[in-house]
Parts: sequence; C-alpha cells; structure tokens
Amino acid sequence: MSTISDVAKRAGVSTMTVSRVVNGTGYTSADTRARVESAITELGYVPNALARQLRSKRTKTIALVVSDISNPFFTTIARGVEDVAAAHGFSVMYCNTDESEAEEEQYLLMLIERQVDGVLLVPARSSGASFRLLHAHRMPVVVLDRRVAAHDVDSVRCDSEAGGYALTRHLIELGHRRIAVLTGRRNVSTSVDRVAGARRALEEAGLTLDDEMVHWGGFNFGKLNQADGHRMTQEVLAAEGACPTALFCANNFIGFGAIRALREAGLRVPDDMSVVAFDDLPEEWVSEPFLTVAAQPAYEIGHRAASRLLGQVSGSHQPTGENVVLPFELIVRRSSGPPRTASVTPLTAASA
Amino acid sequence: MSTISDVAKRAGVSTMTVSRVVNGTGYTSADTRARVESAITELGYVPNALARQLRSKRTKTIALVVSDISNPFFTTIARGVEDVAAAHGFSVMYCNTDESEAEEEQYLLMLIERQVDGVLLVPARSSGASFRLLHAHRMPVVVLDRRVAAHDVDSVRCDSEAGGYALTRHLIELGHRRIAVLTGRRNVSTSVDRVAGARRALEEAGLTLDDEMVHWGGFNFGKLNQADGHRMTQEVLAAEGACPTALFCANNFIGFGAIRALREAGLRVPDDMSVVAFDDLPEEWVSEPFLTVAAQPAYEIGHRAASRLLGQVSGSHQPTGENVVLPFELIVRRSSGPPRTASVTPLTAASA
DNA sequence: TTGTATGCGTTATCAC
DNA sequence: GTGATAACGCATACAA
Repeated sequence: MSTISDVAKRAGVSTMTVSRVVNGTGYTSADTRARVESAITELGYVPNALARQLRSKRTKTIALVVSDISNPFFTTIARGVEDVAAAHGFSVMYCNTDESEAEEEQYLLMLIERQVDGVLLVPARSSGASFRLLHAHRMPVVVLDRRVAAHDVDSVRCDSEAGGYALTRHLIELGHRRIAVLTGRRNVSTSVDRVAGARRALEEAGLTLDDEMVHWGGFNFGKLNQADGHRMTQEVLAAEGACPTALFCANNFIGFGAIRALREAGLRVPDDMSVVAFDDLPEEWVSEPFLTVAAQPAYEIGHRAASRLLGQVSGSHQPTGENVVLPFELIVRRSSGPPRTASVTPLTAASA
Repeated sequence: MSTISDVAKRAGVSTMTVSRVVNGTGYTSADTRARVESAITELGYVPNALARQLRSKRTKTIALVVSDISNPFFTTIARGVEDVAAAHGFSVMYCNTDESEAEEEQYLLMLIERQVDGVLLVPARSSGASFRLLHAHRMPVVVLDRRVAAHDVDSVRCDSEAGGYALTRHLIELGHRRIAVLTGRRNVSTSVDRVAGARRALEEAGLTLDDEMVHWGGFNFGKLNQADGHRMTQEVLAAEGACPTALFCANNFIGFGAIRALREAGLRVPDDMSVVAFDDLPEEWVSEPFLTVAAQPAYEIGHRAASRLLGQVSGSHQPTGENVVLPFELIVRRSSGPPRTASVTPLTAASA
C-alpha cells in the first residue's frame, strides 16, 4: 500500500535514494541505507512490480503455452522450465490452449499485452500465424514438442519418428504382423511422425501399413485423448477382416483408453492384444507400471527450451532456426508380448 | 511495439479517443471509431497491460499457491479455479511451494509486488504470518484444502476427518483389526484430521489406535510423498510384533508408494494386505482403477474457492471466516478385501 | 554520495 | 463527441 515516496519521506531522503537501496544499485552511505531500510520495514513497503516493469520494459516473466498442463508430459516439461526460470529470477505463466487455435491466439495476445519477455509454445496451429504475431511484437519464442514449418524459429522436441519405429519394431520382433495404429490429429507433427516411424518399421520387415489400420484422433487431442483411445479401439475391434494382434498408441492417454476398451470387450493384455504407447508416467502415479512405452525426456525438453529462450531474452543468443531433437527411451513392460497365434517365426529368430 | 499515441497520430485523434474506442467506454462517432479501428489493425496495436494495470490498480489476475501443481489433486483444483477465473475475465498465476514455508513467503511477496487481485492459498505455514502479510497489503485471500487458525479467513476444503472415518470403518467391516496409518506432516491439518477420523472409527469399534501404528511423513509432503509411503511401509513391515492386515494411507501418493513397497516385499494386495487411501486419480491416467479411496471433490473445491475470492475482489463479498466443508465419496475397489485370517467375525455380521 | 527532472503507456477528470 | 492535462509508481539520465 505504501509507495516509494512514503518511504523516502519517512527516511528523510529522496525517492531515488530509496530506489538505489532497494535495487542495490549505485552508491549509498551505510548510514542512509540503514535509515531507508528501517523505514521500509516499518512501513512494510513492497515495491510495485507494475511500475517497475513499465519503466524498465522487462517483466522477468516467460510464458509456457501448452495444450493441457494437467497432462503429465507437459507437467514434467513445466518442471524443467520452472527450474531454469527460477535460477535466472524469472517467473513462468502457464496457459492451456486445449489444442484450440482460437485459444492459442487469444493467449498470445494476452501475453503480448502483459509484456512477457518470451514465450515457450507447443503450437496448436499449423499455420505460421502465431509466429507472425509474435515476430511483429519482437517477442522471443522457442517451440516445444512439435515440428514447425517456420524456418527461423528454434525448437526442442523428442524424436517421434524414431520412437514410433522402435515401438513397432519391438512388436514385430515379438512376432506381431497385424498392428493397428491409434494416433492424434492429422495436423500435429507428433501424430504424423509416430505413424511414419511405425510405417518404416513395418515396411522394413516386408509388411505394409494399410490406411484402414491407421486411426486418427478427433479434434480434442488434449482433453479427450483417452475417450479417443477408447473409441478408436472399439472401431478396431468392430472392423471387418482379421483383427490386429497389437495396438500402437501415439500417446499414454490413448493407450489407457485402449486398455479400458479392451477390458470392456473381455480381452486381456497382452494375451489377447499387445499394447505399446508413447510417453511414460511418473512412478509416483502408478501402483504398478504396466505399459511398454517410448519415454520422452520431458524434463530435459523443458529445460533446454527454457535455456534457449532466456538466451534470446538476454540477447546472448539469436534464433537460428535450429531444431534440437532429443532421444527417447524404450521401456519394455508387461503390456506387450508375443501374439497368441504366432503366424510366423519371430523376426529375431528368423534373422539369427 | 506501437503505442496508443501512435494510433492516435495515425487516426488523427487524441489518445483519449483511442482509449475510448479500445475500451468501449464513453461516446464515439461511428466515423472516428472506424478510423481508429483501421489505424489499430494497420499498426497491429496491442494495448500495454502494465500501463493499464498501473493506472487502474487492478490486474485482473489471481494466484493459486499450492504445494505441487503436478499433484493430480491440485491439478483438478486448478481446473476449477481456471474455469471460474476465465468466466470473469481473470488470469491465474500458479505457484508451487513444495510445502516450504520459505518458498511460500517468497511467492506471496512476489504476488504482492505484482499486484495480483487475490490469492488462493494452500498454506504450508501453520503460523498466521502469511495471513498477516496478506492482510497488511489488503490482499483478498481464500484458503483451500486445509484448516487454519485464523478466524477471519474464508476456506474451502473436504471433510478429512469423516473420510478417514469412512475408509477405516470400511476396513473394520471387512474384518480388519490391526490397521496401520501412514500420513503426512504433523503440522498439516489434513494429515492430522485423517488420523483422527481413523481413530474415531477404531474406537467406535472398541479398538484402539496405538501411537506405534501411526507413521508421520517427513518434511517433503509434496514432492517426496511416494518415497515416504514406500519408506513408512517398510517400517511397518520391519516392526516388532503382529503385522497389520491393512494400511490406511492419507493420500494417493503414499498409497502407491505403499503398494510398491508391498510388492517388493513379495506381498499381494489385497490378499496379504489391504490398502485404502485418500484422493482419486482421473480415469485418463490409469489403465485399471485399483485403489479403494475417499475421493475429494477437487474440481468443486477450486470452483467454490475461486468464486468466493472473486466475490471479495469485486467487493460483493466480505470475508466472514466461513469454512466450507465438502463431502468426500467412498469408492471401493480391489485394493481392499477381508484379511487372510479373519480373527473375528466381521463387524457387520456381528451387529446384525 | 545524493537529488531533480523526465518519461514509461495508459486512463480519470475536467474542459470545450 | 472530443481533447488537454495530470497522475499511477518507479527508474534513467544528468546534475550537484
């Protein structure tokens, strides 16, 4: 409630002297400093960050714009971001777009209004509109998790194609030949890349990935993921022709939805159907880890991206359009096993 | 980058006219309004929220201060808060204290500096220092999740005592007589109340809750919950005397840690040991719900608390010190069952 | 070592 | 209907 001039009056000095004491800039005699400091504590003075930021044109704040911060993958990214930010005295604002392009634009406008120093963005829009907007306001930005067309934007993500390849290859090595793919929206790079990786593994083994075996998720990639995994699995089970022996799920939530649908259909995992997925869950949140997954280095993605962004903010780093692609980790658990009726000899044995 | 005066110059009007157009206040002729609006789009003008907030003394921002926003319980609370805030045009700042009193004070100071309009607080400090600080700066506050001594602060929480009673009563009805309690820190009301509820259920059944059967978690209630559940369970198993047949865990994470420790010890749930816990996990995050829990209405806690806070912010509601206590829901799943050697007839049968 | 004048971008208040 | 002026609280630039 009290302002810098209240403190100045009480200490019998000018506001500038108070400012210097508060910020530790310039010279102040020990005597006046003591007077100012006691005035500060007596009044319970707390500087007004708005005025300070308006004047200095720096808010010491960055934003993290993701589809859904309650998704453990993004939560872990957020931890990485926060640790870097805190180490540099920055705060983080979190924004959920729910994968909506309209929400994304609205949030970016809000962030520009609030003069944040930079933005970490998981883009919901495949168009370059967001980057044009940010660029027009000279707002530093680093993209997380996804490939983007913009060639002058730095990005940090995991290798989705290779992860899709590894998970599928794992299934093939177990003896699976018919594998259904459950993925996200068509205009999100991770959805596309993971399917591409799966296709590469299948074709390398002399198999093909028919279009009817690829199920693309609905509009709500973020919130309704599990519902989509559930629905897509029902579609797979209801489809004409031979049923697959394994499901490749493009993320954790889809995987859980799939498992739920399988259970409801009276099928057991992995006996009746193997399930593999992208993303892992923190150990604290599961009573017993079950899913075979390609785990992404989420904390590191957040950490690296935030470091780059703060580099841009401080001017020590210019955006070069570099794309950092981090490796995944394949974790084999109990949700994947050999198909009940191995139609052919497992690949590993055959190639031995 | 462009300011209100750039727009004014371009449209050939004063800054006040631009301000009126932007905010939709006062009268403006359709003609000038059109000129101003085209100037705005031509320049890509975005108002500076800092200047606006400095002038109007309102930031349209509230803060949510919790121990760990990656905890699903708090994530769900956050959704409830965000929905209310968004409906009123407010933004939400999230802060993690990691259950540290020092972090809490630091964050509150930061929020006061930034002039947020109000604070939703899950207090890590049992002292009233935080409330005194907030009160000194006329900062509206509503407490979430926990009981506090301060008598003039509104709060919204779940009935921990009754939940502890219900979970324990459920175990007793199954035939359990020796029940170990794994809870959190002694100075957090939820930890204490849940133990009190368990004790009431036991005493009502003519049993007692010996101190050696109650295990209090370590300092890091937030981050290291699971580690604590794991450690405390090992203590239970290593203790002298008769081993309990059931574990009451004061939250989800403790429960998962306990189950992990039991599995490592070669014990099966619920055959060798029943486990019940507080808090439930969103359906999307589990392949198969397993834990018997007292589920808290987390979304509603956030929703109600945010509504009250915004009432205070707008001046339509004065803090009355009212404590809203919401009911829990008992969800019985597979982690609880009758003890292997039912030493006595189950209570329900006995009382029939 | 300390103080004065000025401006950050916006809006409230009062004129016209 | 519209504009001039001042003020929000602080920090930069310069002066003393």
